[in-house]
Amino acid sequence: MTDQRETADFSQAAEALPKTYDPVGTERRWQHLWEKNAAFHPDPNASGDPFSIVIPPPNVTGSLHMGHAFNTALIDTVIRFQRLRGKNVLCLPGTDHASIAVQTILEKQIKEEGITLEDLGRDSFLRKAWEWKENSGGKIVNQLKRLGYSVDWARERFTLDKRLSEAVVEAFVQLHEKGLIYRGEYLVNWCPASGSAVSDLEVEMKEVDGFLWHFSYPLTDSSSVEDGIKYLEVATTRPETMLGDVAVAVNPNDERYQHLVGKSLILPLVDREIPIISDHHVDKDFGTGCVKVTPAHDPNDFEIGQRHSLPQITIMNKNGTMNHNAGKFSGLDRFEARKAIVQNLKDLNLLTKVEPYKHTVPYSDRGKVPVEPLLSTQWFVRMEPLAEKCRQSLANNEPRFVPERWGKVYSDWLTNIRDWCISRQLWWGHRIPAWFVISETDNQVIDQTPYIVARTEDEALKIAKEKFGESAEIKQDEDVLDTWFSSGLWPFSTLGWPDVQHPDFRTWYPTTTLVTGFDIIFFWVARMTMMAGIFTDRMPFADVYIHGLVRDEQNRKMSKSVGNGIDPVLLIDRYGTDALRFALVREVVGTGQDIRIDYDREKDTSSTVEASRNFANKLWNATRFALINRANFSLALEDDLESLELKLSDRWILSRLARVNRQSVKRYESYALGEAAKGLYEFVWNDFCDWYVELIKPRLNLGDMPTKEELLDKKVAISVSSRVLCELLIMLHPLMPHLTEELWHALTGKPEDDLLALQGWTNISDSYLNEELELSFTQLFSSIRLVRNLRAVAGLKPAQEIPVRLITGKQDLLNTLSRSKIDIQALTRAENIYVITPSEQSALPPVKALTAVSGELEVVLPIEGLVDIESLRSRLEKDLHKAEKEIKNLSGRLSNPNFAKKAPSDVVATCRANLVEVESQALVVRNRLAGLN
RNA sequence: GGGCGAUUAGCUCAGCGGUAGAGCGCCUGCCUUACAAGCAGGAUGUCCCUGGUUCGAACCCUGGAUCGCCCA
Repeated sequence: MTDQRETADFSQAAEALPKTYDPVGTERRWQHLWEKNAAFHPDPNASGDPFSIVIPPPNVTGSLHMGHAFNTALIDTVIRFQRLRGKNVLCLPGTDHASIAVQTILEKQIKEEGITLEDLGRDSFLRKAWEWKENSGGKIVNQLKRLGYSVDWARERFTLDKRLSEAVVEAFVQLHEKGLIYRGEYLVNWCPASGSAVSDLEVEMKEVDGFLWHFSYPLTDSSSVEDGIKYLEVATTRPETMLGDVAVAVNPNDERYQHLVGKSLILPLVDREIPIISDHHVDKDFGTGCVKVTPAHDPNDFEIGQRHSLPQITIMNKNGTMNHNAGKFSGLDRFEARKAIVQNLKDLNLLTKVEPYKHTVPYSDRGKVPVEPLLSTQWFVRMEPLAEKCRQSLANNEPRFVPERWGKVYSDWLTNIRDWCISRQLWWGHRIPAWFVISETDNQVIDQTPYIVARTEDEALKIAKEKFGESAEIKQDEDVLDTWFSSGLWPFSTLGWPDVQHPDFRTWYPTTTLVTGFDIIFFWVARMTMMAGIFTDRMPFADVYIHGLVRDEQNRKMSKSVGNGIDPVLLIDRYGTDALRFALVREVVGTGQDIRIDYDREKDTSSTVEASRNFANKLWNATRFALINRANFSLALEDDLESLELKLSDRWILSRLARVNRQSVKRYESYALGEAAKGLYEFVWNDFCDWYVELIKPRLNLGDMPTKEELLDKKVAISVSSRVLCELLIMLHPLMPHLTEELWHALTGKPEDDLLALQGWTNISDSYLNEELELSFTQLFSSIRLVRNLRAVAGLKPAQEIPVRLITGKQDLLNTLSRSKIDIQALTRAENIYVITPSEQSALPPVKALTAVSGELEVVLPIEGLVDIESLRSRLEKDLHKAEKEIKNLSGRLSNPNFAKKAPSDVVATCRANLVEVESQALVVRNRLAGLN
């Protein structure tokens, strides 16, 4: 079992190491070791600047989906980076209680058992709910652990925990004391499926194909109207609401109807006399310009009703059936009633027109049914004062949104804010801390019943007795609070609030960063900032890093109802956690765009994740290479690189390493995580594996009788490559925590409880940066590529060793190539390397040769026979064509007098130099082509 | 109706004023003692359209098209 393997053996057994990385055992093992060592359980009194993130608590009913995996990958990358940088990092996990979702699940179960909620009773229901939570609610937490999440599980919170519930009560009481919570009868979004009010945010507008029905309402007394009008025509998409109509409104500027304002109509089927009123809300160009007014069932009509003091007639029950005000339709479901009413009006010849009509219908997010605007008495939070505080903070860039543009979205919402309905007619949740003094209203709870908001029932009773006498009897409100009410307190309730002296709160509040998707900016981010503004007088986090959503292979949002989710666990099983994480992070760029995961549903494969798995394997093998070379080497390695005689290639890779280090730090710090990942990927694959490892191979593969110098140089190469790898593993650790932990232990031989996750950041010095050297190596590499290309074009066998002449008149290139002859020889399979000037070349006797030209370099392979003249010619013609195109381009620019005059001098100079270079290149190519004939 | 984003290689996406890039896929040749989950080489673009600014535009500005999202 991999799990039992001792890390120390790794190095001895290097040559027996598997050629491919197998993530499963490795990942499980390190997750276990992190947990065993309490690696991510910080001490508030520890040194280091505090850095804290609270994770967006997933819904307790949920199971892991790509959105969680993505969010987790980003958060964990940030916190692991900050931890390595020496910060005192707290990352706090948890789940929210998801009132409606849990209640829906349980109600279904209960129904299957053949009992009703009422039969069961509140207490038994809650016992069942907790039981469910204990048994099934932990699923997502265990799945999050598989992602290698470096959060402090010891501080895991649940919104219904005792302390968090106390915080909710405290918050409610304080808001009420400040006059920011009120109770009243308003039109709310009623979800008939869950039997509860929901907030505006929990309503999703969907465009549906419906109908627009036109009805005629007869005038009460048409004889009094001079033009003999007998009816007014109204149009509606919801015929059933006509039973609650209390007026018909026209626009005050609509000349067609002015003479009718003040007259009345007979509401068909109900025979109620309703007035014709004038209201500016009516659009006179829409339909007939007459609008039926149903204040109890439509938000706009509600406002019209308020302006004209109209009655509110509720015609529906809370389960979506028609009530006693619906007359003969009472008891019918709302959609049945619609059909019946249309039919009835048709029978009366009052249905004048039916036209197909696309319109938006509000749907309940959770219940998946149309919500019904319904008058009911609910608790509300007055949002404007809370929003005002947030707007002021935002003016000071608190919090700071990354990317910036999301700040505008947040700000717009705060500007057009509406009050928040926070009561839910459910049992699972935080019961509202309000007690009705039922003794005042005949032991009934009605709208007029006085109530007391208090922290406990005892306190409420005491107040009730003071106010209403010793015989006062109280009863707690049945309703619970919106889940988001408690989620809004999350950044501080989880840290101990209202105990502001709590060590966690003192150290880690306000938190540093919030990382979340743009889809919950209103739900969560804004609610948190508002609550924090009121209760802690500051914003709950300094930065908000907003990311996009993960979409499926067809660019669709993943959703349960569509069933197009991609299961991250499947991908983890197939490719490993690190590969999945790396793929997700690598896809994300600075702009908060959605990301797409390529996925084959037949085979459960993803080329996106596979590419990252291949990268993990590349890193595994690079390390394996280093270990194999170390395994049979007698000399001790050297940590102090400056005491060694470094070769140019050593200095080059160290310069590249220092550069990628700087770059990575900058990118990690600025949440450019995808770019950090890409930069490291390129360094590992291109700089380290493709070039450095190949460059040092000749220094490692010594003959049977190596000299002392050779041995010492081998020690240098091994020391440098080991060191580079170690530093790299630190830089990559935030992205691929398991693999890097495994390889780091293999390389360093540290005991398994000395964790990479808790090391300090790399101390590679910036003094290794050497831009000039990097440029010369870039030249070197292009030269090598040119030779390789020529070999390929000529069809030379890979193993065939041939002499190579490199000809250039450019002094710096000449120097670079001269001093790297051995490297070029090794990387181009050359027999001999001659680096010469053009004049030296012309002094040599002419030979039949393969040639290629690029920039200031000409490559000559002086071999006869075996040469494919035609492919060589086409290669040269291609070079010539390219050069001529470039000459045309460059000379065109230079011949424009304005270019020389207005463009920056260095741009002009580069342009001139390039022209000279390309022209000489073209000349060489032409000569070569002529020589072929 | 208001706002935001996207449009670049077959696919997924970088680049955001100075001669078009990556990964995947594709073609050719290689099991070269770290890696075939690999190595070497190669092909592939009216940078959505339209005007304009500029010596110079994929990039900045007008206008438009298409797709997507949010808010009403």
